[in-house]
Amino acid sequence: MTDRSPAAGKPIRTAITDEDGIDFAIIELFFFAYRDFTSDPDQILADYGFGRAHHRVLHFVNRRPGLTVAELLDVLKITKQSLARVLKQLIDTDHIVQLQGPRDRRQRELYPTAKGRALALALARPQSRRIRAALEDSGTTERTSIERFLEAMVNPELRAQINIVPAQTSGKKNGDH
Amino acid sequence: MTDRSPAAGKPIRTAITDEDGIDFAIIELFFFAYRDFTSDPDQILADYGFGRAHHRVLHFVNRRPGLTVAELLDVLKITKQSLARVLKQLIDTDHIVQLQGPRDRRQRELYPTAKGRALALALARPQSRRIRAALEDSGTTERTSIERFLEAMVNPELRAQINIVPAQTSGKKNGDH
DNA sequence: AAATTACGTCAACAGTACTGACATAATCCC
DNA sequence: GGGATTATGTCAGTACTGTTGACGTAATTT
Repeated sequence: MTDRSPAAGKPIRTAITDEDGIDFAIIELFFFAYRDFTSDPDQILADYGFGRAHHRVLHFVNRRPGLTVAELLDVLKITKQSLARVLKQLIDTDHIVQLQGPRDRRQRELYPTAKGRALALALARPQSRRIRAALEDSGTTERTSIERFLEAMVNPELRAQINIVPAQTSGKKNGDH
Repeated sequence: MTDRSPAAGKPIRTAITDEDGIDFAIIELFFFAYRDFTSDPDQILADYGFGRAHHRVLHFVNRRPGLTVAELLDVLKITKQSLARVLKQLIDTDHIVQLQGPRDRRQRELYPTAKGRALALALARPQSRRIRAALEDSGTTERTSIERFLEAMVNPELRAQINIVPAQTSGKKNGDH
């Protein structure tokens, strides 16, 4: 293991360059930024025996109260089996409650409890703090410029999901199918 | 399961707001953006039986040829046991070679092979394309503004690692394929 | 010579994802 | 009415990536 095996290719000693127009700088920054961004809530989650999956579920249930299981799966892009464990734990710990769908009784509308709302806020707080600091530190005058860039990074087909949220409109349940 | 259990908290029907100054919009966008950003190479990796961990190792070995195992662990912030499996596979498949450290023969300097270099480029290509498109779509005139924001999102202690890379990208804006 | 360092490896386990299969209740449609 | 479909739940097995802890070896340091 110390040396190369007989048939191994020769080592390339030069660093990869941007010769091909590959934006390694931003690729790398995105990795570091996201890693640290998610590390903030990870600390808190550990105290609850939760993981990132719990955070994501909690986030979207708080953002779109009353969404159904199917809608949640569509937003998270995971399978129902994968969601099941995590959602069950959040329900068992009284962070989320399910209500039978009013129109379609097969559906389960998901709502946060006060406890779930509080945790979602606690998890988002350090992330928001980091974002605010980053905007200041980077001298970003227009917050929306970052927003626009991030949104443009999302697959076009999925951008619709993002805009579902009633930005400032609190108290009003919105377009559920 | 249909209804709330007896002691469950009451459902909150209002969407979480930005009232507390929490920047949910960017938090959410960051999640979607990173998810789609990583989904690009995931397709290619699947063909090799590799995962994201392989990609990250490959990326940094190409970016910093000759880095030691310890340095790689420090950049990735994972344990050596976690790195071992992934690194071994990349070495066995002749994407990476190890050379004994010249000064300290205990060390293993990691280098990409031509094969490893090619794969790293192939993985980065769609990501770079996405970034370039996002910069254009969002009307970002100054590429560096995004760079600065992302860098500011990284923990201060870790920013040093980012700037290790010799060749800088400053002048290059696009010209991608 | 002893201690430390760099790396490798074995074992066990956790969290999150996947596929496939099957069950139940509710709704839809002929 | 009755069959098909839909929404959800659940069981079983598997993969990938991460963890901790322990131990071994070679090389370097003290």
